[in-house]
Amino acid sequence: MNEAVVLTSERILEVTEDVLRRYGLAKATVVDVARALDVSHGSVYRHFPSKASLREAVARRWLERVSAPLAQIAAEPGPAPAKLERWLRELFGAKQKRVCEDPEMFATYLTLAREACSVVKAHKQHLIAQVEGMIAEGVAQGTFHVTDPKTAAAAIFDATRSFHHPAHADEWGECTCQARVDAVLTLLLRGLQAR
Amino acid sequence: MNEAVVLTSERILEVTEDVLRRYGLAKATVVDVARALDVSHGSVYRHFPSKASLREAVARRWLERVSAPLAQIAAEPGPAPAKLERWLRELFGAKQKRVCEDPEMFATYLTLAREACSVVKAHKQHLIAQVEGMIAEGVAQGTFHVTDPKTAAAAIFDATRSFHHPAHADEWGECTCQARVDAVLTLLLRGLQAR
DNA sequence: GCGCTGACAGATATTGAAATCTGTCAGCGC
DNA sequence: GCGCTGACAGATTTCAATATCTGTCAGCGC
Repeated sequence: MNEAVVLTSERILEVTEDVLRRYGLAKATVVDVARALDVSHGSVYRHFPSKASLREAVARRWLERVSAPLAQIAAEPGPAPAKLERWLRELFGAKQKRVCEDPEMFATYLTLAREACSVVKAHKQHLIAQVEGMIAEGVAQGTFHVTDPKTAAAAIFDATRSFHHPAHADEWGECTCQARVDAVLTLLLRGLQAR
Repeated sequence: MNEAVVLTSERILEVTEDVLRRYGLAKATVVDVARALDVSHGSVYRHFPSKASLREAVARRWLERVSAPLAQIAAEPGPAPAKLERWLRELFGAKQKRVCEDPEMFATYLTLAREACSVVKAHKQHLIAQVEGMIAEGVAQGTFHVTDPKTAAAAIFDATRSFHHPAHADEWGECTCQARVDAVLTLLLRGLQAR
């Protein structure tokens, strides 16, 4: 069935995600992945030096799928406050959609992310840099008044953790959550715009 | 050794904390607590209906030790912005001190708190009510401009989670943490004071 | 009477032997 | 030559027997 298809890292990653979804994080083994690919498990080790690096690559893929649409928003023209708000709401929405649609897979990715903390750190830095860009734009446009866009970006990220950090995912389904997002965003945007 | 001392709930709680500190959460049993008290474990069940309720009582005690000094600050007179900032810094400081001085015991309390989530919920409500009071004072004093102090208080609590929620405790030791606290507090206080 | 004890049943945790998995590599076949 | 296989050693996980713990309660002793 797979005879005509060459074994690429990309294909291994796709199948690994399938296997993780099917067997769960605890039960999924490299042997399972190899079996699903119809190769020996030695072949998988030809593309990834260890099980940990395979898991890390899966985590990286997942985080990239989160950050791609955000980069697009950050790159758009327009007034900074509205753009920043849209960017943040897109971030919260992306996370909340994932946990809502497939909580088990979300838990799996969360554990993968915990293991691959350097990948997560880079992802966070990447996101904060995007926020910094939008804040700097706002300062240039005269709508934001902050001394240091880098510090302010980190503060925005810290102050919105309740809505994007997976440790708080169990609250995202509550009916009060939307109102809480609104309240925090109002406060933060007022803080950025205040002279 | 304990012959002259009557067996009270309070004494059981004290000894339970000792046992938790000595044996760790996973290994501490009701039998261990009874042994440390020099009574049979049946006597412990005379004061607490179950092991879970004993653990819950320990968690409650711990949370009360956190909130007591905060209530004092909230009750003091003075301008609202400075008081709110002091209150928040005291909250962060209390948590950070605990995790720094005895990380193992902090982990123990964290797990106890996870188990006794209704106790934690009440604690949170209690703290948010104090913030609400300070914000309402600020509005009365003409320094804060918010439509609903209750909503704003919840927002302040959400926006500062990075610094008081135990899920983020591993970052509290970082040298950048103080600067991050300053940045978030600046932003939030500006947001509350902005017209 | 009242509070404590200690034996008990059922639930939970521990342990060590057996099974499975990870990571390596010599050698096969295209 | 190059990529894959499959057997292997050591690490990890599973499973079932065993031990310990939780929660109850009849009865003892003050």
